[in-house]
Amino acid sequence: MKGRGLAHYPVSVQGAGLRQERGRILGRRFFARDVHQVARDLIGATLLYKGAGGHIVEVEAYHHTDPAAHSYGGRTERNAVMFGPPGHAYVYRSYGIHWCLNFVCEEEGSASAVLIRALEPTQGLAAMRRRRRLKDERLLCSGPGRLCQSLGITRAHNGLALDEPPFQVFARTSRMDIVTGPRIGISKAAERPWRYGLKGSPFLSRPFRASG
DNA sequence: TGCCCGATTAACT
DNA sequence: GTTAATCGGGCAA
Repeated sequence: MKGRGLAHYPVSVQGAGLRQERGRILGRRFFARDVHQVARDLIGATLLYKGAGGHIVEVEAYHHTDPAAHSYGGRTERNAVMFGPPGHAYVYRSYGIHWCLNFVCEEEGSASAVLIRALEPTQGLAAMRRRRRLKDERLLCSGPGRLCQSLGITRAHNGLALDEPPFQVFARTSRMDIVTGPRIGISKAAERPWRYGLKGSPFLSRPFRASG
């Protein structure tokens, strides 16, 4: 069955979530690696902003050699943070409405980043529900715009280091079952399977086709 | 300056 | 399945 959104996932999957897990703090060294490796390793990691957030279950990789990346056409005022050192937040306005959060990777000038697309909420649920005016936990952080709204992330956070307050990123503590597929909402280089997700998670922004 | 369009979402049919 | 909402970046003129 196809279905968009989350409704087709069995409710029982919720009990198989990642609650409780939280490893070491991830800093610049973690992000200063190949963007695809970082993307994979971020699945199951914990992202907190002022104590609210949860486990990362879906990301996408972007690289400056990639026509779909903001950095593809060279450095501009908007994407300047992408060209800076790894381990920093790149936040941009999407469709004139939403904010989207990226983690800068590789090395200075590489202009690669991982888009954070979905979290399994675990911390600060009440604050997130208040900001989203929503009760359904599944819809709290299931999308790049949604999670920024839940956490309260805006342009003001563009360029902030990820290993300093108000951000905290913790490593995962166990092996993850990772699936891949085409990235969402792009027209260029749409065939590249640079979207990574936690297999079977009910908190994905959209399901992955089959497995891969 | 003006115009087009997008790494989205929610509310529709 | 479709579309409106909404606005800043990037580029042409």
